[in-house]
Amino acid sequence: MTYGNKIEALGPPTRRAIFERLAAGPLPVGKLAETLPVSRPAVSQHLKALKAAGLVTETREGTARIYRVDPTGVAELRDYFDRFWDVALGAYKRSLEGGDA
Amino acid sequence: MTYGNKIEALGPPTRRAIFERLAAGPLPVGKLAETLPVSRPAVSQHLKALKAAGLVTETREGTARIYRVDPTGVAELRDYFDRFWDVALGAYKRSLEGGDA
DNA sequence: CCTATTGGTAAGTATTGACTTACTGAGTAA
DNA sequence: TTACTCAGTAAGTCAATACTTACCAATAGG
Repeated sequence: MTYGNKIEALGPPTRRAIFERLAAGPLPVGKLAETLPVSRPAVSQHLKALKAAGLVTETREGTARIYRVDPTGVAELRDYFDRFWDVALGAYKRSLEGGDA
Repeated sequence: MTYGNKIEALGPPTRRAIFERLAAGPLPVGKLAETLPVSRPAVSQHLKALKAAGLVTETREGTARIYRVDPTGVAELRDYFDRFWDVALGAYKRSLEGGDA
């Protein structure tokens, strides 16, 4: 639920690939698996992790499960790196000017 | 070197902790290890990974190695999530309006 | 030179976790 | 009910990796 969990959730390349495909538009598990070099259960497991991290949402349509990127989750990551960038840049400038350690 | 490698590099909690400590200001390996529940070699190994990902830089001062967050690397991540957020939000809106599966 | 400080590297271990093949379940339609 | 579709779950395997201790390299100072 925190940004840390989100970053961690996006670490594995396959999971990031799933996430980026969903960014283009909602997809059911099967369609998602077709475009990936792993099995459908593997995709399901990754989706479970992404959902737990608050990065995707799930809706049901008949027997299908449609997954979408959760914009709120992405915003949280974006904001984190925004703030982080400010802090890091500040520290960097200080370290150059001050000659401090 | 790509954003993917950067995200992956920030996955492990200990490595993220190192990175965030460095965001506050430059530190040598030893000082860094003092504040963490892992050994100094472990910190060295994490720093190696962060450096390879383009997230930190290293400068030498005598026998010490000073590590700093590389603002360029952070900016890359920030920009990635900025763009990603736009795309994801667009897809989200479309999926709500269009009712397109 | 010898010693101390600082930190990277090697090697081994042990846990994590990404993936597979079953299977189970839930919804739809004849 | 039976059968078909779509997808989550269980269980097991195998590779990746985060960590440890021991060792080695380089610089600074006596």
